[in-house]
Amino acid sequence: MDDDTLSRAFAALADPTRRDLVSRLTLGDATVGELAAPYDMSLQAVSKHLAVLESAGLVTRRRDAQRRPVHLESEVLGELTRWIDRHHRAVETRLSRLDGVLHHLRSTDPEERTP
Amino acid sequence: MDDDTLSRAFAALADPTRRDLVSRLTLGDATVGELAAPYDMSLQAVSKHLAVLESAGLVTRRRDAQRRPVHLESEVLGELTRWIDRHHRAVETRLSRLDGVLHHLRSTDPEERTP
DNA sequence: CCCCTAGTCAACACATTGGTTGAACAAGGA
DNA sequence: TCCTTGTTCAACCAATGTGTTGACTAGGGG
Repeated sequence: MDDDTLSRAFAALADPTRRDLVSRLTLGDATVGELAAPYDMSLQAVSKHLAVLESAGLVTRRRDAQRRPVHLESEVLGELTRWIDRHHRAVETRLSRLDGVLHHLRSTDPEERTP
Repeated sequence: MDDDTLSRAFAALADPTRRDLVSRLTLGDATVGELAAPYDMSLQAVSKHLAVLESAGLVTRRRDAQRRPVHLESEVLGELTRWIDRHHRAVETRLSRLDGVLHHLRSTDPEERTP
């Protein structure tokens, strides 16, 4: 996946309101008005947040008469998980290898350690 | 985990340079100078990026004489994965349930469908 | 047709971010 | 002790992000 999408997606999730919107959308599609209702914030502000999520590829919008139902796309979420998990595993496996080496050093007798 | 740490961590990873630093650090600890070398950017700028990663809890810094070796902490990476994965799974399972319902509607005979 | 609802667009204010440079500091080496 | 190395601190700048309000557009429903 390209760098830009990754950056946009992480940036999108860096905002608590937007993470909240994502949480809400896991329950199903919703209109802008429905999504905005719980917040002490103008509908325009929420609309902007949705635009950010959309440009990150995290949501898409249909048209239904005047309404614009918002839909959560899980694909990008998967790509984020993969990026993080790859790095998480990389450091974990390196550490466990290091652990193995240390354990080996401890368990072998001193003669072997300084050849 | 608290909202703030989550926000900081996502924001930290929203920058390509910082993601690059994280990648580099999966290979092992490194000093600020070593980390800065590959970039066409002042050492101070890289130092700032590291400060951002540190305040997000993604890295820690030791002191070794004048050097400040940077160490990648995998814990927060794990928390990020968990947040995303939870939502990813939430939407996936909802969709598969919906799929199940649709499949059921298709496979049962028309009388059952409109009781 | 007029109006009500749902939402976007535009312009603005303000804070934060990501970079710069120059100075300061911390600690070993000659 | 002074010099060099490695790093941070401080001030500044341009660009971006998050919110506001007011005006506009789209599409039913009386």
